[in-house]
Amino acid sequence: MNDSTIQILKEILRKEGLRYTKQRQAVWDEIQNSQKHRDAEDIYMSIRNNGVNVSRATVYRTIDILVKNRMVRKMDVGDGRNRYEPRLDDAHHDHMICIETGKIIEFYNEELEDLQEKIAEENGYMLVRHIHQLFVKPLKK
Amino acid sequence: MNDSTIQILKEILRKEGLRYTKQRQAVWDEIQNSQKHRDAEDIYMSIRNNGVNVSRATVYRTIDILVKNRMVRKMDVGDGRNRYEPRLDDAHHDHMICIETGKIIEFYNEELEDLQEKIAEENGYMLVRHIHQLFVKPLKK
DNA sequence: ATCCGAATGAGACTCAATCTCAAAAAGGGA
DNA sequence: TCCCTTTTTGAGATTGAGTCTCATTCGGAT
Repeated sequence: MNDSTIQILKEILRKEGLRYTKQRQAVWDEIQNSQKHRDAEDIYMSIRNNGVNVSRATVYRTIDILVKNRMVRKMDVGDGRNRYEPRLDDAHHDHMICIETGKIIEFYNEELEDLQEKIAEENGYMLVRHIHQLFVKPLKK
Repeated sequence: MNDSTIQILKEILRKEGLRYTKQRQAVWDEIQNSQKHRDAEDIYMSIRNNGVNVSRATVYRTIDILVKNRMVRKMDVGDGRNRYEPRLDDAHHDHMICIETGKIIEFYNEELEDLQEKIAEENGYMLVRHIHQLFVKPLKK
């Protein structure tokens, strides 16, 4: 909600030839201010509870803009509901999901990143993006 | 449709306390006999075209049994429709999806597998399964 | 302040997947 | 083989995330 992120959003909308609206700001604020991995319904409800009128359609439309402009990361955790998280000044990372507690742990491993690029290249392709989730359970003590 | 895969299916159903039916056999035959990465609707239509009466509900229900018993691998390619492939006597592999042609390439890399286990363990977890897809595009010549 | 194209919202729609429940089929026992 | 009980099936209804529609509202350039 601070000035600099408002400016970032305005900048992106201008670059895309889109207008600045309170709904778009509200969606970005909501995602940006919470570090959790949230689904669209949750984001939608929070904004409404904060007193800003917004529709589901607008939430989805705005998320698409933010994802396209790399301000938000969309993650498919395999349960049919995508999760979103801010990626402003945020290094890339993948996720580990505990199948017992549902906890989501972020991780980043340089070697893993390099290896993926190498594999794509060995097959005559260039890596554009990837989906990588580890489903895990706690180690027995 | 050969005898040995019929026996394998019967064995699994018995182990699960389930009955052997021609619909279950048909679903397994359909997935087992085609190496492609197919969606449920496609499998459903093929079975019907082969003259076996089956419902979508039964196709999905049977796929769940086969997935649970590691005869079929379910893969989420990110377009909202899961794909299925046989995994009988089939080593584990991941997928690379060309974003220009839609082609799905299978790959397996030992180093990658080891690395994932290592990452899970470093975080106090045991790797149960993983989702890993590389979205790629052809290298410019 | 005006104006016009872009954005919004309510709710209809899509579509993969799941659920319902009456009817059909499996398979063990006699 | 014929029962009989229990499981399985199928047609269609339902769910739920996400998308679309289009009349109304709003942003912002002039």
